[in-house]
Amino acid sequence: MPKLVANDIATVLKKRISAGEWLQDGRMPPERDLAAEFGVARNTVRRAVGFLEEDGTVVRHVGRGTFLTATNPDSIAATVTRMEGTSPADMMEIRQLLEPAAAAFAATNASMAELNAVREAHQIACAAEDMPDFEHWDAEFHHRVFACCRNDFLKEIHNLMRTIRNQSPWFEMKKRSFSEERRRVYCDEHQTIVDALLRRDPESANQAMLAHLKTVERNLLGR
Amino acid sequence: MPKLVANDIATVLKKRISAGEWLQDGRMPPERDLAAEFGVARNTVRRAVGFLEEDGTVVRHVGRGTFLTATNPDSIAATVTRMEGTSPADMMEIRQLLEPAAAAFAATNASMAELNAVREAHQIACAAEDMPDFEHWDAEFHHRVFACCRNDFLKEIHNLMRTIRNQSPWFEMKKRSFSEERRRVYCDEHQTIVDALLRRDPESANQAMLAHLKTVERNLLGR
DNA sequence: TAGTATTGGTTCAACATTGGATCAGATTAA
DNA sequence: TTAATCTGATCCAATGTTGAACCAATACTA
Repeated sequence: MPKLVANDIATVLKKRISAGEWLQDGRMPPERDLAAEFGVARNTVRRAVGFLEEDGTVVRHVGRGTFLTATNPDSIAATVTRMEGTSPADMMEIRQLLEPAAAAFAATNASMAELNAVREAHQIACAAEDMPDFEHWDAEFHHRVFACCRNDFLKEIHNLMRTIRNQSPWFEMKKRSFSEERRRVYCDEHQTIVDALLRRDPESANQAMLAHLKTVERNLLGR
Repeated sequence: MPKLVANDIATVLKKRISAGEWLQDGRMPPERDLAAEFGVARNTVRRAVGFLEEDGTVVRHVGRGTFLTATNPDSIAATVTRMEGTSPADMMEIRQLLEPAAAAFAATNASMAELNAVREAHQIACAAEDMPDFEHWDAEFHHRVFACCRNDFLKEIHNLMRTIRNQSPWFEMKKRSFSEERRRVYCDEHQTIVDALLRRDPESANQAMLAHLKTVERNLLGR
């Protein structure tokens, strides 16, 4: 088992706070109770709560307790924290909403140089010989499609999704679902997307991207 | 020449890092574990990790572990900061992508209680007498549609959009575009959406929401 | 008001984990 | 052979966790 338990506990506490726990009186349980709940020594909980105190999430008073500082549940930070717990199924549903649209935008709006960058990422991914290398250029391919869709907000949403997918449970999932056969299928599907983009055909790009994401979903979620 | 296993291992490690592995807490496995995984002596792994340390990919701390230094350029904080500068046009484009889909999901998945909450927000908005009051319940109406679409990630994306739209430049824009006439139009359009939801008709809900957002876009951007 | 319980603050010793360092011997390629 | 590398091993130093004890500030109760 990994060390740095205090870090993990701090993360859990932050999530629970931003999820609205202890909001009624703004008071956290005593350190001794938390230690019992997490099954660790009180020292460890103290260190974790110390982290929260450092970044201002919490204030401590001897004899009184530990209190949340004003927490706005609508704050961007809280929203993002909740996003980090997104399930693969929910994520795939939204990808299938956004990425085909991004591909269509790209077919309409991208410059020739940007489309060449997309094609380049596709070609490198096809030539990749191991899983990490392919994984990297596959992600880069999708990223470059968003990069040339000419909607900055859409691009940033994709950045957010990519960051979330880079977290460990997702990484394990991708690794499990990888195979040489699937890699070839992905390359073919990417090729179809690239072709549609270069033909400047939004409708085909949209459909090709959707078809590709359906494949990814099947492989990832086993449906 | 000898084998240079260390170089190979360094290459593999770099690839795995750039593919996003260990990104969630930025911590690599202990050298002893890596040695076991690669089937080599710990000394060899040490040399490999030493290369990564030399070119700054990684930092090592005795007693703690080895940590990635590559501060993710797509860190969530940076992404969100860029999002705050989103233009109204980009935002409207994405709303027209997401909200009709959310309405369709809601028509399919929402409980009766949730749909009643949507209708309630609509009715209060219609009865509102001043602009801030209407504005609040209008936002609440859209929020409740997302709240019952049964996709937590989509819900959080909407929270993000709402937070951004609550910033001052947006507020000014909304105030300028407000009029009694437009308020009535919005109410009618909301009614159409509510009707479609209560009929459990995803396709109609989708279209009604899209039509409504087209109206909002015209009013907001003057197109 | 006085006493007791609760709660955060502090310190300490023991142990486990992890990177740092070194060395003798085996392996491999020139 | 020779030089570089890898192996296997041992010990060291820094850090984190545990479990415990005691202190200080606050809250509660008789």
